[in-house]
Amino acid sequence: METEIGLRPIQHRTLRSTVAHNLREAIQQRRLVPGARLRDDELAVQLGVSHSTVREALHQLTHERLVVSAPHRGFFVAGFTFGDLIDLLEMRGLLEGRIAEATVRELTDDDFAALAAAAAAIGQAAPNDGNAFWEADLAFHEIILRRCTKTILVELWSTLSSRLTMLELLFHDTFEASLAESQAHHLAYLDQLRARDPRRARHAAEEHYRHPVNGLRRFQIQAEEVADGE
Amino acid sequence: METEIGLRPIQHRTLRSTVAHNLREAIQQRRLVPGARLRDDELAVQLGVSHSTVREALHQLTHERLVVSAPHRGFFVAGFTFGDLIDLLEMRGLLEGRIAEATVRELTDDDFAALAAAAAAIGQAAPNDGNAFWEADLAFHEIILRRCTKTILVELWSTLSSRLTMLELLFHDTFEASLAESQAHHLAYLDQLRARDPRRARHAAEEHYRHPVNGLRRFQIQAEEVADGE
DNA sequence: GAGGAATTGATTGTTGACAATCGGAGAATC
DNA sequence: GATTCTCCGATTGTCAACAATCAATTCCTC
Repeated sequence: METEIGLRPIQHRTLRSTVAHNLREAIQQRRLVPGARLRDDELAVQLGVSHSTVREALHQLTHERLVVSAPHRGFFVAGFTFGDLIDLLEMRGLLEGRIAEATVRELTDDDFAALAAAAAAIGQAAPNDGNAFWEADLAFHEIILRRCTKTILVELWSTLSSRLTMLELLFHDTFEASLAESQAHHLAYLDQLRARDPRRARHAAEEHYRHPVNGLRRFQIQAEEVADGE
Repeated sequence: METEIGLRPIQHRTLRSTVAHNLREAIQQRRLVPGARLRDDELAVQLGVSHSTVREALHQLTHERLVVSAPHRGFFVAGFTFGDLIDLLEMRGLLEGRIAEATVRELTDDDFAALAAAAAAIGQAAPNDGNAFWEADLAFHEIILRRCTKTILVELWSTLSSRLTMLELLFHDTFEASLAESQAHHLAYLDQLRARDPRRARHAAEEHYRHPVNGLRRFQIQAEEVADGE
């Protein structure tokens, strides 16, 4: 096998996907706020493409739930809630439990080394750098995913993750502080995986998600109390 | 409230969705077999629409995983496996467990009556009529879904269900016989829901899926033994 | 002023033509 | 015979113009 060079596949081969990428980025960076109107012809002239192309990109983003379309009234940036973030994270935990159960036995020694390295990287990433932090988190989990042969579950996990990443970055600053323990949780998870026991693996995966989910729930309650108090 | 008339919303307002619907149906009825090539211009003349429209429909079906596209080689009907069906069903069980947990308390007396009626309808539907059977099954579960305020989970459930329905119909004849107990399982599930206890509801929902999942697993093993024996 | 019908303007879908891109067949070379 | 190069046809993406549809405003009637 060739040595791994850090080359990534070229990302945007079509105009449509480039437009979609630009819009995604704008939403992530809050340059486009939830509820904002997205006029296709306006975007078309701004980006220098036809309105059909913009429209197809908007349709794609609608599939990804980043954009909602009100028929004959226009496209709008979707509204995101903290509750969605929690539900998504919780679901990914359930799903990953099943994946871990079906996959632990297939993990190689190399995989465990990679997992340890990834956990270290999570500790390294500063909690206030959202991109680096969540990228490291993704890298950890994807090592397990790579060994899973249940394509349906893997697909599902990826779908959830892309939406999750968006929400994590959007709300990042509200729970940044609670990320300090993240490395420890990943290490504990990894320790359990080492037993290569499906049941334990499943339980450990679910447990690994329980902490952040509960943490987010506390933030949510606080936020609601603040909102009610005003 | 108005009495329920069986009117369904008009389904295909756009040409694209009509084309997609036709193709879906053809796949479901095995008129288009897995691996079959889908030429856009050929379909375009057959259906009397432009190739762009066909192409958009194919893109949509690609999102739904019914079709795969090999860039610059064409579109093909996706390959479906029995294992996918099992994974999908199992995941929907996990998801529905969480939904039931979050929703039992909101179920009204009317809902319970509707659930009982839906369970009866499942008993009524002949196991050899796939469409009727699975439609009745969907109707039962959707009563619970309607009360769920966690939009993310509901969306996810619907996505899973549409793929699931396709696979169920595709493989229906292989496990038709095992559907006789279905009504009993639904009734047991319903009985547990009546307690309006979140934990019990979650457990009951997961249990409700365990039987068919295990049943399918047995079929899968048999099928593999047959395949190995040849 | 309230309620309803007609108008209006914008949104959306559809199309055929054109351009860019890629896979595979065959030629050329080693 | 195997490998690389070149070209061709098919696939694919993009676009601008046109047509259909619908929400919202205006106008009319009572």
